[in-house]
Amino acid sequence: MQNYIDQLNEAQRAPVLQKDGPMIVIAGAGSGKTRVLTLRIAYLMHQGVDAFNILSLTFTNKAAREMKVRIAQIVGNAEAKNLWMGTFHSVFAKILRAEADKLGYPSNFTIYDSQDSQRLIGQIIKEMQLDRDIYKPKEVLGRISSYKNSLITVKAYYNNPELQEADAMSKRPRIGEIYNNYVERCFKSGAMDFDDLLLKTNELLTRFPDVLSKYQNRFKYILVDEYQDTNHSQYLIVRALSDRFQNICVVGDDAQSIYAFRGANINNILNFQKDYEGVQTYRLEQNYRSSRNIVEAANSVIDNNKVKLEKVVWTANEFGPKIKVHRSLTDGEEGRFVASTIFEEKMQNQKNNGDFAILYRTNAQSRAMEDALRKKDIPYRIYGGLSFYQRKEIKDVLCYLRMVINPKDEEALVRVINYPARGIGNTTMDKLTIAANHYKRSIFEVIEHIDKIDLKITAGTRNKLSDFSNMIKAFQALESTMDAYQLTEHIVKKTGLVQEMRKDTTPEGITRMENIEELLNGIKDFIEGQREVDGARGALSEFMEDVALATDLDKDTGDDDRVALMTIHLAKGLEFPTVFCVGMEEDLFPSAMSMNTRSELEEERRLFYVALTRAEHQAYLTYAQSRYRWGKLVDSDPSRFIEEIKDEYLEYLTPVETNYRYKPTINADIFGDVDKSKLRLNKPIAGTPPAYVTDNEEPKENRNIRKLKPVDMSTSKPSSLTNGNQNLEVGNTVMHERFGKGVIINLEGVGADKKAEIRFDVGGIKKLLLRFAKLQVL
DNA sequence: CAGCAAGGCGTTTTT
DNA sequence: CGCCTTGCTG
Repeated sequence: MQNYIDQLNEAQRAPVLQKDGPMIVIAGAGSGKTRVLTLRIAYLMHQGVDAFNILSLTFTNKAAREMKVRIAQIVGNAEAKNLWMGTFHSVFAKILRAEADKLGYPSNFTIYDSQDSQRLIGQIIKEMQLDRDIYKPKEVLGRISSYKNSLITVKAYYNNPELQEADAMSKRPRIGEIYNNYVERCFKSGAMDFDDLLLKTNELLTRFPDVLSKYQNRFKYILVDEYQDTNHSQYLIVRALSDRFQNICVVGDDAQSIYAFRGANINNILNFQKDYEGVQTYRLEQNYRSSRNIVEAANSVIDNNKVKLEKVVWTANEFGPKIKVHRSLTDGEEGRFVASTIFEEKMQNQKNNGDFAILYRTNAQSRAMEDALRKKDIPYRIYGGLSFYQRKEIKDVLCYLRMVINPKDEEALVRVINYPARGIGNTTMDKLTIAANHYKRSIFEVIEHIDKIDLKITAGTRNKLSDFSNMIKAFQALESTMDAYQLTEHIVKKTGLVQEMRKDTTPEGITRMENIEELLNGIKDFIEGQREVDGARGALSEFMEDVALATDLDKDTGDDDRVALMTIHLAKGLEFPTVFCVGMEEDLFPSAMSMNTRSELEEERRLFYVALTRAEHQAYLTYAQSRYRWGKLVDSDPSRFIEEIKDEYLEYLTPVETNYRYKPTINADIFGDVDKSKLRLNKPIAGTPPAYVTDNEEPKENRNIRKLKPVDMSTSKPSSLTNGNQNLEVGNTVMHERFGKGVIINLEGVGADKKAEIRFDVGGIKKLLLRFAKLQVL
């Protein structure tokens, strides 16, 4: 254990060694935060904390799995596997299954994905005979989702005239009704959507104090990664669970906050120290991942944001090559440039495919890249977009499986009841839906009792319906004896899905068959993995639990060596030797949808920061002068983000354009939208996270924060030896821009490593590297 | 009710 | 351009 701890730098070590109490770790890109989290957990266990008492919330399940493996290497597998680790959604889905009866849900409730939710909302809109152009299912779902993430239930919605007014103003006064219907339909289907997993957890913890108490006692130590991306609902869960022991460690980086669009609330990280007593703040600022050129270029980008925490990310790594900028005529040519660059790099520098990542703003951009890579025979893998589990043929199979687990699942039923065709058409379905709504039952229950209900359905159709329900019941009967693989194979054959698909001999049809095979193989793998878990028998329910919240990123592809293609959002937390950031064009990146307000634009910029800091060694920025969008060639201008990087960090592979249509008149001040609530500054107490700084807003109690100048990296490089602090002496009274007044009680180290130990009037003793600490001798 | 053809609309980003 | 919905015909 000690060995591992010795390998950490000082900043990393402190949060690992602080066993108890609330703490926040502000971790710059590439500063080794995963290592800190991993070792912190290992060290807790080493000190005798039971793995069952540790809850660690990560951003992806894959990250959780990888951390678990590393922890297992340190403390042993038997212990590590008892850790509670995973995404918010997967951890609390598990807890909700255990406690489902309290909320009136079956423990085998279905988790609706966005497709399911959206289809259901569309259906409700149709039933209510609303105009689909005004009530767009996608937008309505977005609205409902944001309500849920803010814990606004249907009841709360109706108690809030402002919300209703806002919806009425946007010409959608009946959102509340849709919301109500949607919630009811989900409930009677025994289904929760993604947001429910958090909302219902909150409900559970609020309504049942004994349950809250049980989980508070279970999770004596809580760790949250990517805290800057938590929404209100998640925040409240963490808050409630940690309230008893207050052993809460959150890790985050405001500069990488890129999920405001789905409700992430920057105030969570900002106000952290208000929520707990005696919060310790740690910051990791040394970047181990990227070359210095990349780190400094990224800093120069993020400097353009007005709303940010003051933080200096630096690196001791070598300077590395400059960022290469490439312009091409079309997106097709852009793809060819990327592909041939990868090809040459591989040839000349013995690189692997896996050393490259192609990152883009929107999923639609992957196509041009794919085409080019395919032509050059470069293996690649696309992450995200239409995920494997969302493909039509896969989802069809999964929906049959869902029917077996939970026949009340309306979305699954609608999808499979007439596929393959069984003569149960729209008219019948409409009648069934009306009846189901009327009796407040699921469609499956209506079918089961079809003879007792007076519906104008012919005898022939009734037979078809009961054949269907008998078939599902037969599958259910097999669930207890067959494992997930056997059962799925059985279902795929018995339902006629395979026969149906064999008819299609086009290349696409064959691919679909292969996908089904892949699904079956995946289930087999899963079962084999499950066999190692206590009490697991590879049952279908176990597989379905896993699959509902799986993402492409979670799916292990083994060790095959491929170029990675994904959106920048998905790339968060990952790193690659060479990164291509493609489509660097105005209206694409930054997105045309995100240029209306400053906060949106700044989020785009943080996204670009994330993209750049994925690169270890070499980054490419490419853009096209025109690009196919909606089947049409559309002209575009280079992204403003390219200009925002200082020229010294860039190398232009193509002559710089002179005739910009876009003029960089981003007069940011015309954006008057900066949300003041997000700018609320905290009292400048030592040990608290630094306040957000904005130019146009200056809370009085924090005048001193305003004085902070954006840090100029060209003068504060780690190699530069001094900034005049070298002649300090023990006993000097100094002023620190963030921690306030203090007395130097010790000095150690020489030159660039010289540190001062300072006792601050507020906040205690800190050790500061002099070349960074801007101290003023009083 | 099934299957096919035509038309319309859409792209942020995700658990 | 490609997906999804709609409408028409057998």
